[in-house]
Amino acid sequence: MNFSPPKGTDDIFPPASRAWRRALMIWESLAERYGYDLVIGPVFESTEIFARGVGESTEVVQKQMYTFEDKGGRSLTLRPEGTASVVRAYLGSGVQGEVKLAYSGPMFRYERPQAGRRRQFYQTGVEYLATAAPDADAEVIEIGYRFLEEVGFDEVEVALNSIGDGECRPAYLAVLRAYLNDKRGTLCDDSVRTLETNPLRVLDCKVCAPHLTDAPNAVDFLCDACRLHFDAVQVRLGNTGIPFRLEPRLVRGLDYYTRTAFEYIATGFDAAQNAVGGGGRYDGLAETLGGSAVPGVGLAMGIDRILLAAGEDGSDIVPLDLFVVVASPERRETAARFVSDLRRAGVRVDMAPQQRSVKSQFRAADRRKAAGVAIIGDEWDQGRVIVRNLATSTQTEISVEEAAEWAKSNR
RNA sequence: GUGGCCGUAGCUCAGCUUGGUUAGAGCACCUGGUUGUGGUCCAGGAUGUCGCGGGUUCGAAUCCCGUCGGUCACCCCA
Repeated sequence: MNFSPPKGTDDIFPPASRAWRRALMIWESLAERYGYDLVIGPVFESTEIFARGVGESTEVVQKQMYTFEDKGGRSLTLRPEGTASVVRAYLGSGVQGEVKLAYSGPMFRYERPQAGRRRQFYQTGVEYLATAAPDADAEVIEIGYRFLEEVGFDEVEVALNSIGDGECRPAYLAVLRAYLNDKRGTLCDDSVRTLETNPLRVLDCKVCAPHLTDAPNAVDFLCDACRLHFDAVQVRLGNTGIPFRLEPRLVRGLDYYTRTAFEYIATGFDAAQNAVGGGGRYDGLAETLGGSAVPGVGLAMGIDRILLAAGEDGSDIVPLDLFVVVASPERRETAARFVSDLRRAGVRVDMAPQQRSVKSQFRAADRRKAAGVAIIGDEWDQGRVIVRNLATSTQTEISVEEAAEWAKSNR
């Protein structure tokens, strides 16, 4: 038996897990302040939710899905992203009108793992549903930016684009296709293939992009409604102090996006995977899934990548207030009761799981970064314990009743 | 799916080029020095299928082949 986790997955231990907990706490607090309620859904869905929602032509659907058949013969897929799932849940819930939802959890994509790209990765996100208003786009972009700020990034760029909607995109795509066909000879093999299925993504190809500097941009073809929407998003972002850069080449990898598309780039980070979050508007998604027309905008933040880019190795161990040293085996029950009482009194306290030398118990106290030690010994019979402050190496004898207060005073 | 690099103690790694007696170091861990006192110091101690399989050889951690795993990059994306 080998004990390493499956390829592309990680066991996250302290201290790294402390960084995770911290990031998730920041996220929850932020979501609460912005008025997003938690939605908790399944981690797998009927395969067609993603096949239709995310889009048959996408890389994700074509080769990255963890699809399996359950014992009832249903085709299920481990979710490769959160949005399609949340929209499906909304459609099935009977909820009416605008809703602001937050979610977080693991996502799964079958790919070759590398730095910042895992087969199981963790995303937190929000979806602002049933509103087509540009204010919603701006708010969603803002919450992601604030999240990165609070986690500790100083170098974040918001790349922003609009890829139009059903009204104006066909015209743009026709022009783009014509342009790309002219350039066919200079395109790489992959791009020649994606030219047919999704010409937008050719612009995103790192190999071909240098040859396509004069390619037509989607923003120049926006219809009036999309233009107004995009302008309004920018005005609001400026007003709330979110710096952004217009990126006409920004194309997201999922088919459901309309109008606004954005990405957060960790610019100070030199690894290849510096896109730490992204999102956009998806006004046609609900209909694609067979529901009524429910516009929406959302984002997803990649926790793994954020912590990687932030250089977060995890915070220091949470120090104990007190470590209880048991002088002799016959006092262990007494000590255990003492510890239990202190914990109920709000003291962070622990003791060794088995009787060892006093020296070894002190060593354990030191390792646990305990502020103080209390010795349960002969003094206990007089209702007293010896307490030692490990930082100052001073010790004194106090009454048992004073112990909790003494321990807290060392924080 | 394609390519580069790497698999030796719990961890980080040396040893491999030029095969040769019991495979090493640092850190960490345990015990003792202090029979009720940590962090420092001193002394001692435990720990290895040298990733796995096969081949060459009198002899393989070392050379060859295969395989698995990890890692980084491409594609794509969070």
